[in-house]
Amino acid sequence: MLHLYNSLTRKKEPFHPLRAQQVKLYVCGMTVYDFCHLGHARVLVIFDVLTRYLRSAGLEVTYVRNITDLDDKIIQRAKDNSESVKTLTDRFIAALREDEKALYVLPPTRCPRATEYIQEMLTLIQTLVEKKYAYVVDNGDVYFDVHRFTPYGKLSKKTVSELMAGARVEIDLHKHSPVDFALWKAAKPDEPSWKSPWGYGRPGWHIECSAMAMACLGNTFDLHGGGIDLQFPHHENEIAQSEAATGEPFVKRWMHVGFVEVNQEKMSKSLGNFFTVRELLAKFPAEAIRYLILSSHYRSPLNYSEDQLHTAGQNVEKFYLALRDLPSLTGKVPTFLNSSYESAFHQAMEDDLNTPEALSVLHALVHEINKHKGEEKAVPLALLLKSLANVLGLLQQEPNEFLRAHHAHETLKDSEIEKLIQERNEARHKKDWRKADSIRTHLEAQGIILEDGSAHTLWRRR
RNA sequence: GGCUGGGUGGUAGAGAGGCUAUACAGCGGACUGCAAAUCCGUGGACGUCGGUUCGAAUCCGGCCCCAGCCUCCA
Repeated sequence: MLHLYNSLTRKKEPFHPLRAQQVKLYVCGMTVYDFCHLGHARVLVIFDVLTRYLRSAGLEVTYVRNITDLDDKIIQRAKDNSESVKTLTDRFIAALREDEKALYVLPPTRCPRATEYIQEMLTLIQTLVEKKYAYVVDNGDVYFDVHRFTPYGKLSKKTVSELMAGARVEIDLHKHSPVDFALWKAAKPDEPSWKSPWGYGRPGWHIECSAMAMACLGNTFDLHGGGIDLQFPHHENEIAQSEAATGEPFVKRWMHVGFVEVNQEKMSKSLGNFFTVRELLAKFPAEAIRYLILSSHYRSPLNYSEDQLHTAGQNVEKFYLALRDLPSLTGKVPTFLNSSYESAFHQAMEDDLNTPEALSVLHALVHEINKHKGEEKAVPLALLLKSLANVLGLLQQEPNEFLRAHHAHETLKDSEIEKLIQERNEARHKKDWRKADSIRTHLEAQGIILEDGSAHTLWRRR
């Protein structure tokens, strides 16, 4: 039985979808004005693993992850670049798709864009105005009346009075209360705007997710996720808007992914400790990034260092080395292999996606395969390893494809390497160790590692 | 100041009232012409002070320290 931590109750709870065997999941995606960084990648990978896991357990998952293509920063960035909002967002959506693909993140079922759901947002805001949960001010802004929604704060465990006490002094004169938030902002010159009953304007940030989530998944759905920084105010406000409008519960369970930190500080642009997915991919294999993300629990902070990413890569290499040199790894996992590894793996995953534990099971399996290398027994174990690792989106490549990929710069061509190996083996045959070693040293300097087996010599790139 | 989470071996990181986490690094050995990979073995930990208990790193309390949120952020 899968147990997931619910931010709403702050407890691990057994997971029962509203409709048996069908899961509806919404995740807050990117605001597309720049490249994805490791923090974004963490969210992408974690929810990718969740959907892979649920599907592997036979559940049908509708996974919706939105794209915020309308927001202050986007507008600002487009101005800075003197380009249109659309050109800017299209470009970074394309970049996002590339990053996802490179990281073996499966595409969500749907990726709604905020600008395509303006009508749904307007309808929602209108309902809130009618129900007096929202008020229109004379300049055409529409605000949500937080005091009217009594459960406000149930997700972030804040109370309205605490928030009032901590509120900044610069109170927006249009708002009735500093804790109120904008549903609709009156148009400013040079900004994209849409026609509304309150004049031209554009939606506030939070309303888009309520509108898109409910449009795609219904008024009440199973899971809503995102980075922990979205818990307040974004998710709190989503709850308020949605539940005030429909009178129904919005989301059964909330999941929040912890931060990526560098030197025990949150990864952020202002601190300059910011790594984009593409710059990491230029130096490390994608699966090393995935492994790093999965090697800590999704709710804990993930401490990033290049060193650790390197270690993660070594671990992935170790997995591939176990699979290398085994015949026909294409079949299914034999059913007779009712192994304890499989149940241990699932037990770990069922415990709020304990991926570090799951990885340790895979290591045990690797060890078992290595012990039985060359025996028939190794093949079904390897198949099992592959199938379990696939649930985590790991071992997506052929062993040699991974082991021989050049991660840094272009080195020698495969054919040149094989020629040198042949030359070296001739020297070895004549016991000319000096020559053999000099070839090996030469190859090593190019990042090529040789392994002399009893039958032939294997090679890989470092 | 208020509210959340945390503090585990050299590093990263699970677990958890009595039983080896795991990985990387280290050390010894096997294999190898030497390596590499692999195997066998091995040292090393639970912030601090008290309490509960037959027994606590694990439960309770004080203290110290760290991160996050309260403002845009994955």
